[in-house]
Amino acid sequence: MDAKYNSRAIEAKWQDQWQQTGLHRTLARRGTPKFYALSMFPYPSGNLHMGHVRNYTITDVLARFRRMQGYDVLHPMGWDAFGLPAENAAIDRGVPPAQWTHQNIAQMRAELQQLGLGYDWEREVATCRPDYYHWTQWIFLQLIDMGLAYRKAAKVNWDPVDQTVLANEQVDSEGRSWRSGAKVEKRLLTQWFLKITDYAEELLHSLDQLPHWPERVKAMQRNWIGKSVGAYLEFLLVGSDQKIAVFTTRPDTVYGVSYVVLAPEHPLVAVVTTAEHQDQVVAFQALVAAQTEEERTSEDQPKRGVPTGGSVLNPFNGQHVPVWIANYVLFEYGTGAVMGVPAHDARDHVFARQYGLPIQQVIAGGGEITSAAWTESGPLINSGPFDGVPSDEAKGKIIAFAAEQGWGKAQIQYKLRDWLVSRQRYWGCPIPVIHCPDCGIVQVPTADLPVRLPEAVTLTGRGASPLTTLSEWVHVSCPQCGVAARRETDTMDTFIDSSWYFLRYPDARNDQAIFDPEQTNHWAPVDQYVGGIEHAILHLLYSRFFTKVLRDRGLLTFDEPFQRLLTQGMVQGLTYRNPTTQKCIPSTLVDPDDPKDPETGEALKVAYETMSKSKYNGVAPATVIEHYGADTARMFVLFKAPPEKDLEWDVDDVAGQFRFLNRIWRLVYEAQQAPPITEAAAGPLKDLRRAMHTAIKELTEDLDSDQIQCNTAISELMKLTNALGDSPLAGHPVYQEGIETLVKMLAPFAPHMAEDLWSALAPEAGSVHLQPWPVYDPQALVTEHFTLVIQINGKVRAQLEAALSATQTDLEAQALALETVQKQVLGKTIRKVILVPGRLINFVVS
RNA sequence: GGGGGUGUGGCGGAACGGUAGACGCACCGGACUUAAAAUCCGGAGUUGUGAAAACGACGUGUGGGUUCGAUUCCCACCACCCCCACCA
Repeated sequence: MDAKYNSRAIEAKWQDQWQQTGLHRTLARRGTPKFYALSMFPYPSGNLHMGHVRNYTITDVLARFRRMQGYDVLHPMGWDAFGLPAENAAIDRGVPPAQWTHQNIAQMRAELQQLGLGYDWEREVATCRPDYYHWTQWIFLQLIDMGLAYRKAAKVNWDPVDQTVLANEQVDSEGRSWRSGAKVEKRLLTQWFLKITDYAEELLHSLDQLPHWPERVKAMQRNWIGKSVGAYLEFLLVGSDQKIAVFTTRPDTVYGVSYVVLAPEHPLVAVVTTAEHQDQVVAFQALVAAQTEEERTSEDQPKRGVPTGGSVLNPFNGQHVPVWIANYVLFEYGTGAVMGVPAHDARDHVFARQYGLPIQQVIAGGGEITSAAWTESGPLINSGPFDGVPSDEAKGKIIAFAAEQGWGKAQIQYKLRDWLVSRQRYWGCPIPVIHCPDCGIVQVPTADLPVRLPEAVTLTGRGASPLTTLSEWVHVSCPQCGVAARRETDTMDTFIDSSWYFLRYPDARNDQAIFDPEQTNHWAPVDQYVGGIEHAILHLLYSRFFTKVLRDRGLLTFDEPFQRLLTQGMVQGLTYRNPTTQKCIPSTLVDPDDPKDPETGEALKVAYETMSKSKYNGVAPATVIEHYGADTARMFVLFKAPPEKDLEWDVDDVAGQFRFLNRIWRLVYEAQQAPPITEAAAGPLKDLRRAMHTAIKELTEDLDSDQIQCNTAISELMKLTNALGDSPLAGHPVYQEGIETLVKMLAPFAPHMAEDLWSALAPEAGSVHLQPWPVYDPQALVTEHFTLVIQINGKVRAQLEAALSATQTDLEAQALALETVQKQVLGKTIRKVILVPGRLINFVVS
C-alpha cells in the first residue's frame, strides 16, 4: 500500500470496482433477516446540496452497518421528479420540462455516486417516467372504485393577466402573481378530492403504534388531524322551520348562549337576515370576501361582526337569542356556525363586550364574569335541571338529553380536510379519466394505462396548461359508449407521486402490476426512514394514508409504512448579514476578522443560518469532494453534530476529519511495516484488547440506537485509533486484529478508505463491506483492578486502585487508611457506607 | 392561545442515578525544520491559597424536592427554538 492517503485515486477506483462487482445489488436470501433503509427521495433540482449529503450519508452508514451484521439490505434511490420548478425552468429557458428534469437526474445521480453511496441503482424510480406513473394512475382508479376519490367545486388562484391558474407557491404574501404581479383572483373549479378524512381516526390513533418516531412529528400530525369531541346542536330559527346547526366542545355551557354566529359565507345568512339589516350584512360579507387569506386569519385581526336581525330559539331554556355574522367564524370548520357563550369562551367574551351582548354565567368559579371568561370546569349554575352537576359530567348528560329531544347529538370533529389533488399544471401525473357527455366521468380502462403525458411541449406561463391545447391528446372517444369525449386535463398533486414510491422499490421493474405483494410485504415497511422535518406533516401523513388504503384494498399486510423515523437537522453556513438592510454579503467580500459591509462599512451580523443560494452561505459538495474526498465529507457531516440537530459547516472541522483519516492511514501503513512479534507483556495486551472490545460495544450500540448516533460512533473510532497509536504492540497478532477491527468499523463511515486499507490487510478476503461486523467479547472488558472513587457525604474526596476481588470490608479499610479520608472523617461518626461494586464507596458521616 | 423541544467550557458536543466536560475544533507551550506547512508530544471548566507540588471553593438556565449521591427523576419558574393557530 501507499505511504500516503490519496482520496481521489482510491475513491474513483473503488466506485468503479463496486459497480463492476455489483456490490450494492440487493440480496434476498432465504431465512435472512431484512433491513429496508430509505432516505426521502430528492426533487431533481440540478445539483446536490449539503442537506442531501447529510441525509443520504446517515442512511448509507446504516445500510452498510446492517449488511455487515448479516441482514439482507434494501437501500434504493429515486427521484420525485414532477413539479413546478421544471415548469418554471422551462418558461425561463425554453427547454421542455422532461428534458430539464432528465438532465438534472443524470447530474445528481453522478454526484451521488461520487459520494460512494451504496444504492441498488437497478431499482431506481422516477415519478415522471411512464413506468412509474402508470401505477400512480392505477392507484387513482382504485381510489375512485373505493369511493375515496370524488369531485367538488373548490377555489383556485387565477391570474387575470396571464389568464392562468397559479399554484399557491406562485402567489406572494400580498396575493400577487409571481410572474405578472397582478392581484390574484379566486375562481371556483370542479376538482378532485381524496377522502383522507375517512381515515382520520385511524391516522390519529395508530400514531401510538410508532414508538420510534420523534415525539414532535407525532405531535404535529395529531395537531394537524385536530380531533375535537363535542356536540352537534340545532337551534330553530324564529319565524321559520329552518335550523342553525352548531358544533361545540362545551355543551355544558348551552344555558349560557347569548347569541349565535354564522360565518359570513354561510348559506343561511340570506334566510335569517331581515330587510332592515340587509345592507349592513351584505356590506360586511363583501368586506370579508375582499380580504386575503392572510388578512382574514391573522391573529391581530379584530373580531368584527354585524347582527342579521334574525334570532333563534335555545331549546334548553326557551330563550330567543340574536343571530350575528362575524369574521372570526370559519365556514370551513364544523358547521360554519357557533353558539356564543361569552361567559365561558375567551373569543365570545371579547365579541360580546365589544357589541354589548349579554354575558350569562352558567359554570361556577372564576372571578368577575364581566371582566374575563371563565374557561375552566366547575358545577353548573343557572342551568335548569343540570344545576350543580360538574361540567365534565354535564357534557354527557346534556348531549343525551338533546339526543332524546331530537335537538342534537354527540359529534367528533376533525380539522383535517379532504385532500384536494387536482392541479391545473402541465408537469404532473395525468388524472386517468375521460369526460363523456353521455356517461359522465369514465375511468380510463386499466389496459390503456398509462395515460402518457405529451412531452414535446412549449411552456409560456401564460394561458391554459399545454394539455388543454393539445387537441389530439384531449379529444378521445368514450371508452364506454364511443362518443366524442374529452380527457381530464388536470394533473395530480405531486404529493400523490411520493405517497407510495417506497412500496415500488421492492419490485421496481414490474410492468404487470404495481408490485408483487409478496415482494413488497417482504421488504416493507421501511425499517428506517430518514428525511427533513419539513415533511413532518404532509408527505408522512399522505404516505400513511395510502398505506392504509392499499392495505384495505388487500395489497399490503401492514398498517404503517415507516417503522423508525429520523428527521435530520439542517446544514447551516456562516452568514454575513447587514443588520439594517438584512441583506446577505458573500464571504469572499468580507474580512472574517472584521466583517463589514463593503458598500456601507456597517458592521455585519455573523451567524449560522440554513444554507441557501440567496444567503451566499452554501458549500457545494463537489468542491469538498475535490479538495478532501468523499470520505472526509461523509465523516464531517456525521461527526460534527448528532443527526437530529442542525449542523454548522466549519472548514476547520472538515480539515480535522481529513487529519483523522490520514492518521488512520498512517497507523495501518505503519502496522503493515512493523516486523511481526509474538511475545507481549500481559498488561499492554489486556489494555489493547479492552480498548478494542470497548470500541466494538459502544460503536455498535450507537448505531443501534433510534437516534443513530454517528457522532459518538466516530469518536469511538478515534478512541480506538488513539489506543492503537499508544500501544507498544505493533506487529503482534492482537494488534493486527485491532487494526482490522478498526478498518471494518470504519467501513460504513468512510467506505472507500476502509475498502482500500482492507485490500492491503486481507487481499484474499473480499470486500470489507461483506465482512461480518465485529462482535465484542465481554470477557475482554473485565478488569482485575479498578479505580475506586471515595466519597464523603456524596463528594469525591479521594480515589485508589483496588482489586476487583476485594471485599467491602477490605475496600472500607483501604479507603479509611488514606490520609485525605482520615482528615474528613476525623471527629465524626460514620453513619452509613454505600458501596457501588467496581465503582465507588460513599461514607455518610456527621 | 395550544402543542413539541432545547438550555452543559471559547465552540460542536459526551456522560446505565455514581469521578461532569469523553471525542473533536479553536487556543497555548514544546519537539522536528534554516523557516513555514505537515506531523508528533504536552496543557487547559472557573476561581482561591501557593514558587511549585498540591489543597480547597464553585460549577450542567433559576428555585425547590426525592436520594447516601441528581446534568440525569419529580414540581414550579425563566430564556430560546420549532410547529399549529379566531378550529368554536
